[in-house]
Amino acid sequence: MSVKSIEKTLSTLDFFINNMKPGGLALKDVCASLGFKKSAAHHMLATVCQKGYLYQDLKTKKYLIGSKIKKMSKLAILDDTGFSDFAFDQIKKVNDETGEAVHLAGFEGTRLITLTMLESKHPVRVDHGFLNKDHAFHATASGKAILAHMNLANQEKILKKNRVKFTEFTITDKVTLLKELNAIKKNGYAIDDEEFQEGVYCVGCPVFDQYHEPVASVSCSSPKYKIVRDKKYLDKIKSFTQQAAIEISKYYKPKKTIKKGERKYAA
Amino acid sequence: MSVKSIEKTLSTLDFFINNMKPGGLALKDVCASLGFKKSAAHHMLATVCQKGYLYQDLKTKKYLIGSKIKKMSKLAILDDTGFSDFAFDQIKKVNDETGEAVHLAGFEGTRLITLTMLESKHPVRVDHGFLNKDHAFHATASGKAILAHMNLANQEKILKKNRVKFTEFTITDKVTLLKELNAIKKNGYAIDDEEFQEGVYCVGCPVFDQYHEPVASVSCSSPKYKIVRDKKYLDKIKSFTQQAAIEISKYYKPKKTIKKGERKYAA
DNA sequence: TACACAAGTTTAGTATTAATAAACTATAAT
DNA sequence: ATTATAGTTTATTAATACTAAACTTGTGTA
Repeated sequence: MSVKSIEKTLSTLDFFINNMKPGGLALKDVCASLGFKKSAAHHMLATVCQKGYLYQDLKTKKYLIGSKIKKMSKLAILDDTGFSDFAFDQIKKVNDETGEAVHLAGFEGTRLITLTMLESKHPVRVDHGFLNKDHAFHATASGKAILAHMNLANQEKILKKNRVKFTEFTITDKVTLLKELNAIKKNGYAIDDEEFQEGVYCVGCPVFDQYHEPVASVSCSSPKYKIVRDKKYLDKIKSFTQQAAIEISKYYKPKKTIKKGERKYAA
Repeated sequence: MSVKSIEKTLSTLDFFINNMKPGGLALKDVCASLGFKKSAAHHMLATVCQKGYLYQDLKTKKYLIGSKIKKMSKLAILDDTGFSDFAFDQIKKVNDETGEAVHLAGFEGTRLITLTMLESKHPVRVDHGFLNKDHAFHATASGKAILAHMNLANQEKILKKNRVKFTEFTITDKVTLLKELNAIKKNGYAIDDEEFQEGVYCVGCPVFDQYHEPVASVSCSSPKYKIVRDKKYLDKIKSFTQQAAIEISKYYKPKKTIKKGERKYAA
């Protein structure tokens, strides 16, 4: 079950983060965009302002992003992923050798998150749209590479959430997916053959922590036609991607210190 | 009026930001600290997780700060204050000359926010506790310096909120405060004579934008005994503080571009 | 291996509360 | 000066968030 007023509030914060305009956003704009009644929206925004997450300009009455949100960013919550610059260097290497887009993806609960990415030699770190786009576990090489190495309980948790059909090739049937995951676990790498975007082919390899539990994945995307045209191209991509994942696994040290005994559960 | 479920939710986010532990926070800890019933807290946290602001570790069940919050910080919402490094240099100058703590404070709606501060020659920029501590407008030199130059309507808005009595010297009577503000407007600087903290004496001077509207203030704090002991010490602090505020005013350029005509209202 | 305890999750019912609509106020445009 | 537009406040009602209790899961101990 979910709490609706909270959903609305956090959707509103999302809206502010993504659509902020120079002088702020007016009540009516928020209502128009999110479909709220002005009265309800006013009550909500008043509360959010009271908590300092937004604030209202005294003159224009427009709403702006408050110091509370800015403060969040300044606290040491940013790099708790355990991935050092070393991971970036490895990603870079794959990018340099293949020239293709390379991603390092991690997960938060049942969410697949892009931590770092490089696009056709133009480095772009996190900041952009890809981060937190709730990437599909079931339809991406990165997702499947991680998923394959999780225990059944967690696979179940992730797969019971909507398995959206993105293209005609997206695998949505659970049984088929589980078979696929088994194959991936054996092979050591995952393939996304136009399952997320038409014309895009990806290879993904899992990154493990010191307990050999999956914590992330490296993936490399290429236009499908290149793969079809040149059989060796896939091998090249695969080998660089795999190598990077292995290297990153060696150097991965979780930032979140884990109490003794808390690691009894096996993957 | 305020929406209670939102208040609780945002208080919970505050709690996470301020009390995050390696490995995350357990449901029971949140309940214990904030006085929630575990069932209600669970519903709330589930919703917050669903929106990506927090996430739950699949194994430990503990709640962690989600990518949504991390993402916020990466967007260009950080330095929208219009205060450049130049402002910092000016603050630094006051700090160098006096050796005392110096603050640059701005405001968001009816909230007084510390933007930058320097403490006894140890530079500390924003990050720390002072930011967003909802500093009192009525009991600080920084607050009064800004307040004095606002129009009556806005003064009213700010003063109708609780005028908390921090020390025996805090002015809580509205009429007395308004008189004080008038005097400050004439003098060009504000004094906080142990009104916020016992033994602490502050001088605050307003920073204006190009329309001569107050946008911030520079303040310098000193132990009261130094002021009492040496009459000239106050003059020194006052002159450096005032000078800094004047300089910053000259260079202040609002980052929020304002549409033509939106500046019709006069202060 | 089984048991007990603790923590988290789910459910159904109730009481509170958040959304509504309409009246009001303030501000800007004509 | 008048109208229109945006924001705010209020009282009412319909919805929803909280409660309590049962259930599930996992961890540590015997």
